[in-house]
Amino acid sequence: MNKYLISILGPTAIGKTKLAINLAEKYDTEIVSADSRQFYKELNIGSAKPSNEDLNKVKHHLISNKSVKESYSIGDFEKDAINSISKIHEKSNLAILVGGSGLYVDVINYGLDKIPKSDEKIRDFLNNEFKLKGLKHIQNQLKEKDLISFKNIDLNNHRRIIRALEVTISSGKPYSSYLKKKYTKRNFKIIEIGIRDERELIYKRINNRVDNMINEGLVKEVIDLNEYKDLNSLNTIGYKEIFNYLEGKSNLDYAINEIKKNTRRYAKRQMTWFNSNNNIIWFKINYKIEDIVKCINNLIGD
RNA sequence: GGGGAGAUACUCAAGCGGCCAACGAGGGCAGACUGUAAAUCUGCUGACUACGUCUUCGCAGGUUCGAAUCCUGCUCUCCCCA
Repeated sequence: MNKYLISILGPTAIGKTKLAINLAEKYDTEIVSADSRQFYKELNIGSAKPSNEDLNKVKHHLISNKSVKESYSIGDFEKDAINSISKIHEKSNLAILVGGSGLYVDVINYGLDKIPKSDEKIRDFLNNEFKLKGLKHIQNQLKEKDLISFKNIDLNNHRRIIRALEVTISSGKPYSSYLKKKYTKRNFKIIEIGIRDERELIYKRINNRVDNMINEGLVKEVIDLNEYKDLNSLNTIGYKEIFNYLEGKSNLDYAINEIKKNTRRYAKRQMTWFNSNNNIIWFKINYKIEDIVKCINNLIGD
């Protein structure tokens, strides 16, 4: 019997959680989260996690299962998610993935090339080189060590240059040689369902949600995380702006507006990502759940 | 009523005779993305029948081969003195 993974996709605040829960209840199955912030147990209000009520209705995997203190890579996430999915598939032929982090969703659905783990020290070293000697310097290093990446990578993007260099240096083989772009064969079939809405309404919902987060105590949540503010996991919309406020760099109103603006931009990036995926079956936000169920049933030939 | 400062594209703001459809910033829009991804980065942003054309720098005139830039008048805004 075929196993399926239904992905629920779309920009932030569009109602993915709600749809996923409805479907999970209908199909009596569980949900795996593909959200690059919700797996941190310390990030609750600001990461817009499903409510406790929702979490009690349907079992969710990969939510609040990590700490912001841990280093957690997308490779680790791939393993954990595939693992959770297989567990669900032991009980049900259908599992649900819900996510707004495009890369994370794609890693599950399409796989990731096997790139050897690189040394943290090398990354630190390269970051330091970049800071001290500038972009040109690391660009030149990439040109020397991995000409293919030098030609393919956006040379203004220091993150990507450093990543390519760190893999090249620590493994001894050019980063580009690991990029096979081969899809990973999974033992389940994928169905991708997207929810869309008019831009203005998405933005309106985002603005409202940010106000709600503040009312629910986002500032307090951020204050409690102050000692971690330099960690990458806290370089997150909703947190970084409040840290600035707490440091006196802005007032609260300004910070709130920045969160709204940055979230809107984030939503746009999500849409750009998902728009380039032609496998997604799109539904308007005022969908009828029966239509989606019908669509799924058709695809799985039930 | 008298004196001064200023009006520039969505906003702020440079420019002070030709190199100006107009620096820069913000905002907006579009895009990229293989272990930091809610991250990081890129492009566009007067209109169009777009490697070219057309209409812009408060309004109306004028000077000049040529004006957002100089002159005159008008309108509005801000500040100071009455």
